[in-house]
Amino acid sequence: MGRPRQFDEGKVLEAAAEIFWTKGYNATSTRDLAECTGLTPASMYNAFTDKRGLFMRALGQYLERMLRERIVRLEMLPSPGSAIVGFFDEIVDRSLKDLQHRGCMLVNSALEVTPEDYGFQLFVASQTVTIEKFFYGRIVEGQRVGEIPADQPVDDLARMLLSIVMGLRVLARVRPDPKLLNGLVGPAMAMLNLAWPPRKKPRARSREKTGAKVK
Amino acid sequence: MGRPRQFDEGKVLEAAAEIFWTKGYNATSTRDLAECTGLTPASMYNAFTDKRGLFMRALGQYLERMLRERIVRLEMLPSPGSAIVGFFDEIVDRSLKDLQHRGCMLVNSALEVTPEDYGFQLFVASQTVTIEKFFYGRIVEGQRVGEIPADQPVDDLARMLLSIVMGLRVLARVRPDPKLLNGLVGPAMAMLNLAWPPRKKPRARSREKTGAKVK
DNA sequence: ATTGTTTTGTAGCAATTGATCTATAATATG
DNA sequence: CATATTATAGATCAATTGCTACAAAACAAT
Repeated sequence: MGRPRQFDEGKVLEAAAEIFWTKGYNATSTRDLAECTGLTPASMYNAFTDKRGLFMRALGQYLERMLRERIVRLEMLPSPGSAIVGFFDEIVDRSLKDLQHRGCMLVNSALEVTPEDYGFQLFVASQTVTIEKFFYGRIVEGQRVGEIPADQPVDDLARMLLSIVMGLRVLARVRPDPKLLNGLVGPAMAMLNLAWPPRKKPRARSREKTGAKVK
Repeated sequence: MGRPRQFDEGKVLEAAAEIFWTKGYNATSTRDLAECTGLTPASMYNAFTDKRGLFMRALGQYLERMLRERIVRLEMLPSPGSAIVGFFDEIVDRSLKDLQHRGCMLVNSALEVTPEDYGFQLFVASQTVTIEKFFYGRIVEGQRVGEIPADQPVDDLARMLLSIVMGLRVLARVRPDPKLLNGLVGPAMAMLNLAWPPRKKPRARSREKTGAKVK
């Protein structure tokens, strides 16, 4: 019953996420959103209540497609260590490939949206827990198969990796340098007895891991 | 010559930094600034050119008083390891004591201000280098006196610590939990062979380990 | 006192903001 | 077909935005 929607919700949310990601929440106007999604203000507010509602939905889809997908895919790898290494490798890779240096939409949003918005803070927090649990699970499994040493509390270890990921995303915005981003992951992987960096594309000259300082 | 200023620039910048820190750059209006600083719009624009100018000056003073002061103070400690441990300890402590969970003004700003503002990005980047250099110097010194093992590249190690600090400040905003923040630092300190946490649940004991004043 | 220079106070501009209005169009169901 | 229901389109609202014009005020130098 009623007139059917003329727009693809997935496409709309993708376009909205794109501009929110690029400009930030506050700096994105409803007219920006109307333009990039192709929606009229009426349709926008009818479908998503308000600007914040559209933002939440857009961020949700972004996380589902970017973060959740990655975790599910990596958890299927036979080697738990490869999952952890792969996670960092993909993040570094994506951070460097984004010429606009937008970092991570989740991290960006976490710091911009007002601390008074408790519901949103809770949502962001739960997403970081998702990442933390991924690390936790892979470390436990890695220790079980003898791939990862068990000389540190697993919960703290997982949280340290989480913190490194968040910090990496921040640094990716202001200092998008391959040596920096790849380098900082090294010691953490060494702690887990995992090889870093992973084998790169044959095109690029691979950098052998040495103890010598470069430059 | 000319009419003298009726306001204390330091106080004004402090008040401005406070509200920028709390609400973020975009969400802070010039009227908010006029109210909390006590300045009239005319005085504000006469003294700081525009909103961005005031923000930069306010952030600059914040960093000088918060970050720079801390680094100088900690570098005077006889033990390089204590300097590193103290740095993390103070950040965790401050993050937990801030009931508004505002995190770090530098990190917050880094992610909110538009990536097109190259000058600002450069400024933020240089500040992160300051932190990185602090870690680098303390690690080198710690290795020299045998306090810190030398099994990892120092530059990568310093950068990993930097990343952990940045991540910690992000997490402090959305998950201000003592167990989380203190815990994630543990493995990193263990890697440097440094004791963590520095103080064991100071129940009724007064903080007297150092003579430094904690504001 | 006069002049020159800078700061301060008030009012308000032009533009933009998030959001809503009314009217119309497109569907399902009876 | 008639009716109920929902979506779309375009205009526009009231409020807020960053910022400025203008004149009065407070000093130093002459």
